[in-house]
Amino acid sequence: MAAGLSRRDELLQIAGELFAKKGFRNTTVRDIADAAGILSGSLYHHFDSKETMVHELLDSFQTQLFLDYDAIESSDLGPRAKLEAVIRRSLEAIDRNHSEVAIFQNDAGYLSDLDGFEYLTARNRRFRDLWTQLLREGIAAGEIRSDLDVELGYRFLRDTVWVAVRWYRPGGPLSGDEVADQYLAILFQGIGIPTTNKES
Amino acid sequence: MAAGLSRRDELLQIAGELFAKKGFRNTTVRDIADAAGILSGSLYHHFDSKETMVHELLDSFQTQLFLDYDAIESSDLGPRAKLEAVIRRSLEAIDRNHSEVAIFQNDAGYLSDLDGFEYLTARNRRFRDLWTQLLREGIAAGEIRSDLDVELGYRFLRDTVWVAVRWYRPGGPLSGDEVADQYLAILFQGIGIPTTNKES
DNA sequence: GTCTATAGACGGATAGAC
DNA sequence: GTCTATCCGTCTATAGAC
Repeated sequence: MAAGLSRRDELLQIAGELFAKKGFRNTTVRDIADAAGILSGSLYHHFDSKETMVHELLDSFQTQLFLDYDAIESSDLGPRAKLEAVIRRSLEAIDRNHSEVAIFQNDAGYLSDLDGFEYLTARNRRFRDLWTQLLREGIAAGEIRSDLDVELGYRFLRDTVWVAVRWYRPGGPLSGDEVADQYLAILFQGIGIPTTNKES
Repeated sequence: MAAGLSRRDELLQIAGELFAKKGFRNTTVRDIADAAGILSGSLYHHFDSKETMVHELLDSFQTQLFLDYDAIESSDLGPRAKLEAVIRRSLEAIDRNHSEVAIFQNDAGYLSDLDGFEYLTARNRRFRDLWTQLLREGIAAGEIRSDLDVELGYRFLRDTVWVAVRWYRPGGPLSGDEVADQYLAILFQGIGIPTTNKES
């Protein structure tokens, strides 16, 4: 399909799409093999197990994502601008790594209980710390409404951003940037202190 | 556990909690039987199949929910008040029917492909029509920002409301009403035309 | 209403030929 | 790198005793 992909990467991508669409448990190794045009036993020449496949998908995706989060966090932007950047990068992930985000959204609960997937829980905590910290800084800086419950606001933000993976389709009518603009408009005119009162 | 429940209803409740927690596919009939203190074969004295169990849970819940939606729709409230009432009723469902909402959120994609579950898709459409209609009426009445993209706003609303089932726990620190107040504050101060400019 | 016992299908994974 | 062939565990569901 895409050029320059090793057979292994190609199989990973096929598996990722199936995991994302049908769920990890509900995707059989025979499904993956069928989609790749080979037999199920042949998959084990490339991967140790079905779990290895989903691990590689999630880990490489998350590693890159958190590198970018870290860069934003340590930048010299203000709290609200950082929050906006983090949200934009997250929505971008839905565009660029649709399968991985969908798998994480749908199956993280199941996967994080498995041996070898403890990092999912750890990264979840780090994610939470980053976002709540930015909210608190934004409130302290007067850029975010002081009556916002940080815990609830965090969950609201997190969920509204990531749940978009359920309907957003890369290459669909809306570009990732358009969605980000609209989302941020809805979100910040909700939680940001209004600066202008644009009325039709 | 609860009083006045028939054995059948008791088993349904146990199954619902497991489906909600672990997912439908990932919950075995043995899991359900274990939790109920009986053997798996005995379940089939009460139910035809595992699918029957999840069907009964979802159908009876949704029937009641849509009766209430219909009552709100045909009331004499204004569009924004109707939207607010529909959102409150939905958040209330997360409180009162936590298992059913969680099952629907997590497994509707899989279940709606099964024979006998076509009504899930039909109700989804009805739900969408109701919410987008209220948004459009709200815009026409000047109660909701006219630059809101109705389709995107609908998905935003829908997802932010229902996804709360992932973290909200009945009997937890926040009451359903408190969550609803905060959600509506965040939401409407985002998508509603600001009436006052309360600044700290 | 529950248990014993088991049928029958499907799941992940393996060994070795090609 | 893929195929053939197959093991073995788990799953839903059934039949009939108690």
